[in-house]
Amino acid sequence: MALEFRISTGSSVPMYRQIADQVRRAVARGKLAAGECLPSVRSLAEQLVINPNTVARAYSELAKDRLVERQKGRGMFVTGRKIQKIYTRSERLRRIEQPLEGLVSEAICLGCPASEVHEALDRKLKLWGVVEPSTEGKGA
Amino acid sequence: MALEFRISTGSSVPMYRQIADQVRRAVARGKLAAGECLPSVRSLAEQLVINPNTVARAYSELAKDRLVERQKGRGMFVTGRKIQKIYTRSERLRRIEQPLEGLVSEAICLGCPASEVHEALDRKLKLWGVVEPSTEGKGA
Amino acid sequence: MALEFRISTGSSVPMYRQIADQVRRAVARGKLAAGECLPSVRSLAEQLVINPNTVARAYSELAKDRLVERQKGRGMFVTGRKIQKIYTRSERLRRIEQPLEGLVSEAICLGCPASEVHEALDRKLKLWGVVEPSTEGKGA
Amino acid sequence: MALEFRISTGSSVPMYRQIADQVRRAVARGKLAAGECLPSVRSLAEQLVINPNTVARAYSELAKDRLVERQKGRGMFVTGRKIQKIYTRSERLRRIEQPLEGLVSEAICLGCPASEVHEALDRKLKLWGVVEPSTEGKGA
DNA sequence: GTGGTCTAGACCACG
DNA sequence: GTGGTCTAGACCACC
Repeated sequence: MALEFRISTGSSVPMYRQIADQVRRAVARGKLAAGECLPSVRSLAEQLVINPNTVARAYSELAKDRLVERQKGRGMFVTGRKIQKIYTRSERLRRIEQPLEGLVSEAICLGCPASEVHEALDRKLKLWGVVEPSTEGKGA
Repeated sequence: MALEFRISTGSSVPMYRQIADQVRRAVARGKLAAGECLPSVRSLAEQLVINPNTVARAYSELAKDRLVERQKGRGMFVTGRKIQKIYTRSERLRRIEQPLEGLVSEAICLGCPASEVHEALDRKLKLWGVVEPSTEGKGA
Repeated sequence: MALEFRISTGSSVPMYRQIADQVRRAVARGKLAAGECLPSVRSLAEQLVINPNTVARAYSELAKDRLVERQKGRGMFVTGRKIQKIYTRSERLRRIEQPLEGLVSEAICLGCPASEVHEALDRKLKLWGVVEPSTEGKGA
Repeated sequence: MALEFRISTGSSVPMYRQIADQVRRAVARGKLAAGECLPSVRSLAEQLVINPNTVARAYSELAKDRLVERQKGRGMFVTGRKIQKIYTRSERLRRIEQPLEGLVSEAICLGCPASEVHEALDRKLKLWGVVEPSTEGKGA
């Protein structure tokens, strides 16, 4: 089965980007193979109870990145392109730095104990199905 | 020497928030002690070459969070309270939600294993001197 | 009929706060139910013949207090939460401090006996449907 | 002994007004009789650790109201004027209405239980030395 | 001198 | 269409 989309309307990251990101991740992790197709704009919009324009915008972004190709009258299909290069550990850490800082900064300001932040992080990671070390980070 | 403010006008995070965050961090790290005062709205605006209103907005946010107190006609002063116990736990969790989501989203895109994120978080928290760095949250 | 906003430009309480307070009361009294939306920033500004920024500021305050949620591109919607358990008890007390002082100051000037103030407070609280009107606080 | 002044620098009501109000109350309640003198600007400023200008301003306000008279080189003296007229109960209630509404509005927004507000009110009244019914409200 | 409020008008991202 | 951000410049109260 294709994908399980999850969007949070309250988030600061726009919905169209949440959708696009989820497709990117799925592709990067091999959950969505080359040649597979995305759900139609209309059906996904219906499923997520959002405006079809929003889904369309997400798809456009993916198409612009050549991650997906529009086949007239048939839908959007995952291209073979491997867009997600593999990062070294130090590179990953470097890239995580900024959002991490943002999180910690907020946590400090709120007076969160460290355990609270870790637990919240844990829940979030699990929610997204992040598993443990070795099997990960190599593009599945 | 008071503080060295830096703002990047191109960032997606608004300037008023950049300013506020820098103060928050300075306080958290003890660079700005209780009783010290912030630069005046006008002077900081001049220094950063931005509109005084923008600085004022940043300061209002800090005052709202009780991190700083306005003394009429004298300026804004850092309050004594170390860590504000202003919000309930559930509210704190609600408020970390967004930056957390940003972090996790990035981490997933990069293929970080859960432990890596937790460790990075831990280092950061310790760096900022957050209570209870402990051994928690590593078991994803 | 949505709401009837009234603001007095001459008052010492700023307009943005007058607006925010009216929404708060409307919500508290159930005149504005969960899920309902506020008038748009621009339309309310037009209706009140004030600057949209002023309305926006009022709305931001409400959003900050989680009384209302912004749905991008759609407007501000009243959240479900009845009474926000956002603040800790000590923070709540700190926040009533100022209006309390104003009330007591006035009461003293007028020579109100303590019981009179308590009774008036009680009536008001009951009027707004605040929990636990009970028999409390009368023994000055 | 003259008076015990209490000012809170964090309050929204300006310090000069807090001082003036306290004199007004003292006169109204007979704690300060005609002919008695106020502490000197300098000494009161010192005692309260505030700017002498602030005390001077408070005194000016009182002088403007003819509650007190400046005697060159000697100080400020309470005049015989009875400035505090006696209010009927309904009049008192009417005048208390607005600040009361402000308090309740804030309390509601914060989710304070009624008891919390009553208790806070009680503490405040006691702090100001408000005693019970009958002996009050008649200008002592 | 300080910060607070408001206005006018502009630009941007999102849906 | 929605709200968010920023700028420019004004006025006010307070110290």
